[in-house]
Amino acid sequence: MDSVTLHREQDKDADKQAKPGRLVDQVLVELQTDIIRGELAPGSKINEQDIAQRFGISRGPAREALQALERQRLVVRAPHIGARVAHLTIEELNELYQLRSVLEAMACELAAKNITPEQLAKLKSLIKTQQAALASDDPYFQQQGDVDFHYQIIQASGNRHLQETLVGGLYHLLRMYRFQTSNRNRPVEAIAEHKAIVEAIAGGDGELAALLMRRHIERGRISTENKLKAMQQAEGLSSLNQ
Amino acid sequence: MDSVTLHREQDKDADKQAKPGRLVDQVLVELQTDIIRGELAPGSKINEQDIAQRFGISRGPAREALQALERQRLVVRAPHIGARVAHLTIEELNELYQLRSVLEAMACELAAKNITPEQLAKLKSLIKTQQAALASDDPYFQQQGDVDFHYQIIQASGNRHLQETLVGGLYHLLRMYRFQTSNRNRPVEAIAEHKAIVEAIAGGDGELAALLMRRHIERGRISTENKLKAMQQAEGLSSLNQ
DNA sequence: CCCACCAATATTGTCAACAATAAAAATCCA
DNA sequence: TGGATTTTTATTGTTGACAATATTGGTGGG
Repeated sequence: MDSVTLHREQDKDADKQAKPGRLVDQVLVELQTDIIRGELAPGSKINEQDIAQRFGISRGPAREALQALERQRLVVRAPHIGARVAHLTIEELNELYQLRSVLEAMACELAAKNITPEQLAKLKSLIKTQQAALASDDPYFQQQGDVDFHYQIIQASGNRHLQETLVGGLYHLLRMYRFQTSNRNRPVEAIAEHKAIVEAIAGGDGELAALLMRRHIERGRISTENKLKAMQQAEGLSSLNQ
Repeated sequence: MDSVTLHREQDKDADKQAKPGRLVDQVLVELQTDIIRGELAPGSKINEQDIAQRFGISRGPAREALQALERQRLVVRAPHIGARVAHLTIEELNELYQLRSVLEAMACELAAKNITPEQLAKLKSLIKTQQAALASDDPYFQQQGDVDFHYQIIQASGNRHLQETLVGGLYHLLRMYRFQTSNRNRPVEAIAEHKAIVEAIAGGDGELAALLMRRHIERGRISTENKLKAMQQAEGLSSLNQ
């Protein structure tokens, strides 16, 4: 009990911003980041008690965070057994991208109809930011820009169920694949493709935007698949040596 | 999730009987049914303590059940405020069916490639069952058959993310709309359309199956939309009289 | 009468302890 | 020794109590 109070007092001062919200929300983002970056390794067990101790909270909110992570496909839970970080497999990558391609193509078609001038301006400025960020050569920063690009189009679709399905259900797992494969995502080409997609949306040509998005995503899938294959091959070899 | 849990009939007399598994699983199916059938009215507040008392359990599992219902879009939750049964609106109906159409069309294309002989046989027998059930004139029984039909095609797609998105995320809300609009779903025509879809899948023509599915779903949407409009109009009139 | 403010109530959020179950370790027997 | 069985331990599932917050109802001033 004292540790909780102490932890909160610390939060107010420096460590993290004062968060008036629920503990589960504060814990969730940190666990998300840890899983996506692989600091919690794929397949590794996540203990409710450990999470609780790490954050100085009780098992209640920790358990709820794990349930939220399950919803986001980042962990797999089984009754009486517990939670494990999701495995990254080539089969699942392909299934995930197959679904993502269909959904984001849909988002493009809707965005071409429904996008607001503000959203369009934001998309265009995002492209400019990405072009400038190319010089930074920071893969995480670049990936963030890519994620934002797709996120903005999803928002512009105006379909709340589509938004919730993609952002709430698939996108975190997607980020996990891309981060852990160290996927630079062909930065130069990707930005050019982004630009073409935005232009199609701006011109109201949803069919073209959807086509370009499908191709864009397929190229990303191939790139990620190759990286993952190489990683898993290396992993297999190293495990033979033990 | 499998077809049994999707539409299991609750045993009304099993309050104190043998309870396998976790409390949240037992509570969840009953709450699902109550919400889908409107016994918990759309927009009504759901109190954690009330749920706990009703099922003779503590607030912990009751709370987890509400979180699961939120994932299924059947309730909307807000921090420190609580859970309410989802509202049925025409706008959301359209967004939901728009997404569903895209996803089930995708399921058809995949099913045409990946369906197993056993799954195909099950689909065909389902059609025969539905034709026989037409005589029964029981709308709930007929709807179950329709749900099963779509469920089987989703399973036959072989894409686990697609399955989870549709069955775990959208399908319960879909059932809610269809049940509460008392939608008979044009039984005679619907079964004919089902048959055509199965034949296209059996023939390996995913493109045709997807096209037929989109049309089938669009017809269902129109039917449901009309019913919902009539209901909301009646509701508006009656509320004027109070 | 209405609006702002404050007190009382109800509900959600959090916690620590206990129970039930699965995993791990130890034991026994062939 | 090896495999099955029992015991032990660790982890999840569940509970009731307490804390924090939102809602409701009341009160006073304009």
